[in-house]
Amino acid sequence: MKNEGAPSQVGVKEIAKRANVSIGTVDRVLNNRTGVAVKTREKILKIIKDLDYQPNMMARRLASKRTWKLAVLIPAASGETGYWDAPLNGIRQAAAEVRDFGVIVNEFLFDQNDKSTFSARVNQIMKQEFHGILCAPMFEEETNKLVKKCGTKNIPFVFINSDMDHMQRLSYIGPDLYQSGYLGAHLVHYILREKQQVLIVNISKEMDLHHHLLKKEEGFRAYFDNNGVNAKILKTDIRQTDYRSVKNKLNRVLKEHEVQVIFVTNSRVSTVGKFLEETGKPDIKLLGYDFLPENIEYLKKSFIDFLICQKPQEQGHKGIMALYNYLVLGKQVDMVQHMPIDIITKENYRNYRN
Amino acid sequence: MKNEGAPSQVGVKEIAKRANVSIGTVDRVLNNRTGVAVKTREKILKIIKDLDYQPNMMARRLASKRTWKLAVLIPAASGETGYWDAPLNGIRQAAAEVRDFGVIVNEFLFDQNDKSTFSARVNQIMKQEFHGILCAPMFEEETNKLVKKCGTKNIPFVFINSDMDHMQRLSYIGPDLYQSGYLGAHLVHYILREKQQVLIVNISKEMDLHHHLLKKEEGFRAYFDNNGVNAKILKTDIRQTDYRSVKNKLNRVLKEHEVQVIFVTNSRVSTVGKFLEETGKPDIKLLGYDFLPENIEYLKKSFIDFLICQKPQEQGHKGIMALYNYLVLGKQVDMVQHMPIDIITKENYRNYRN
DNA sequence: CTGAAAGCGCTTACAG
DNA sequence: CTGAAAGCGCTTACAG
Repeated sequence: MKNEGAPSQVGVKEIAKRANVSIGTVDRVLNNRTGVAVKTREKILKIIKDLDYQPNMMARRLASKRTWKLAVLIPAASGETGYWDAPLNGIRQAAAEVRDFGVIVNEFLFDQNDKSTFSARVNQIMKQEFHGILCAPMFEEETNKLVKKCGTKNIPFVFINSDMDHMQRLSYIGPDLYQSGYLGAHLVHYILREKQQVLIVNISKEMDLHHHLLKKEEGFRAYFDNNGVNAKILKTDIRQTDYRSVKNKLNRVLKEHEVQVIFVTNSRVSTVGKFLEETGKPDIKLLGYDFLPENIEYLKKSFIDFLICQKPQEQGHKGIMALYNYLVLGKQVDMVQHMPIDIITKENYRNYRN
Repeated sequence: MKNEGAPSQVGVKEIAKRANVSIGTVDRVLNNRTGVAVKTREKILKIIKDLDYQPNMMARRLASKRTWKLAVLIPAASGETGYWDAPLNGIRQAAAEVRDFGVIVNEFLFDQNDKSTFSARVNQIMKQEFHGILCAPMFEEETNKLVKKCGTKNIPFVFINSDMDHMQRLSYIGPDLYQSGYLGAHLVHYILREKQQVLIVNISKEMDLHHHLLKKEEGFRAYFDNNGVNAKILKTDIRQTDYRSVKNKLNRVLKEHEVQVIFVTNSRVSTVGKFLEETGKPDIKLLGYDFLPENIEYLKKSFIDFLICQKPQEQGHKGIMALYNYLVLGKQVDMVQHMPIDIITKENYRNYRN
């Protein structure tokens, strides 16, 4: 029976004593530096294991001036959508938490409507020496280039927000898109009455982002299929994201079809909320994504019924922590970390934490 | 323009130099110990402020053997309900995180069906010297005694899970009961069809816990009132928590009334789920509280539709951190910290984190 | 390949 | 009321 739970009582001193060497040598094997005789190394390794030695992180940090540089490559929040403010906040918070442990975080923000800015940032990053990279892989080809360079330099990288699982990332941290669509469909199912119809709305001009939305739609439809829901699913794609375009398109669709529930596959749901408000259709139920100020507005006014949200801020936070755990603490990191799928309503948005 | 964000470059040495004293004296005013001339103290204080000095916590901890003892006073998880496992887990996790900073956490668990065990634990706690107390104030009178003793000894205490806001706690961390009932009613409202009835079920033998449930019920009814929902609300109190009693009572009620939705005001909802399963009533929708294994079972089988949950584990975690922040870091702490109100369904329980 | 010394930024006795 | 020294558990040069 060991004195379990208690902080490890032994330090390098004790190890050195038992191994009959100086603490300098112990330090060498602890940080597996070169220049230790194999025999000595093994002896020390055994003692470390027997003693279940845990290094004192504070002492280590105090003594060492070693530094870990991380690069962050995510879209800049734009006037169009403030979504990326949240991950950036999480990143900065995590950066503050690990700063005292020698982690330095550099931000490289790109324009998500312009691939070339992504490439440019990649080039900037590659000019410097980073120990790890946190990336939102928005563009497949360009991301591929980054990944290859990381491969040759042996730099670990973490994806957030969306995944490319064929690339050898250290970890993916983000939403489970399919499942969130599946959940959305279940909510719609509760609302839907006999013979009523639901309308799926995709609002996006970016083809690259599109598979994001399709994954959600897929999950949505799967729910209906798997549960034998025989309500009809209508669908419309809107490629212009401005209010006028959305309004025109919806007006046309709703003239032709009787629709009682609308499911918007991304954060543009507030545009539809505005439409329902202006055209006086409070009875149409509306579901969409993301905890954005404009969405919350319409949630408050009851034009949006449910928002599905996957903690974007925490995604950023966990992204940095994954690299920290891996690089600094030498811990293993989960390959996939799906975020919780949160359901936000008028009643609980005030307590929500991104 | 200061070198913002960067770790403070100055330490006690620099302060000492500028004040023309030794670092010992600087240390004395830093930790406001006695034995420093007023003039000296003021001079040093000014320099500290001018330099925006931030102490290096790691060095501080490494050098100091100072220790902070916290007492935790919560119910033991019982065979009857495992609810309190979650807060305890959170407490232990937080304890592990702050252990290196000299925080020692002692657990005092009582039987929530037996006030005398609560009193006994209070006496044990008061025999020792604790710097802070984390408490689930289940019994008003007994809690009052604890609070008084803390007052005279000037020991800060934090409440979790339920509040007594007239007592001078450092913080309350827990659910917003009223609001969660209100949210439950909104969910029910989506489900409810014309002329259907909802049944509120309180299952509890403890009178002391009862006001907990009533708060939720109050919120539930308030939603119906405020939104002019004219569905009828039935209600039944069940004072025996075993399955037979619940079954008999429900059988009686459902014989007399047509009910389409049942709202259980606490974690006993699985008992009702079992009832629905055994009596073959899958069409009755069921809502209740808490992420417990037995509840998740019935959620999976679709006999429970929604679980409302308020992160019990995080409550414990935050409770310890509140005391740590206050005592060790000297930070201010929010008087009330309401937890998010999470909605759990068959689709998102897998990703849920307590 | 190994050891001894200095130092990280603090706190803790001890001496005066 | 104040200072000088030792030490917390490590890492970092430097010397051999």
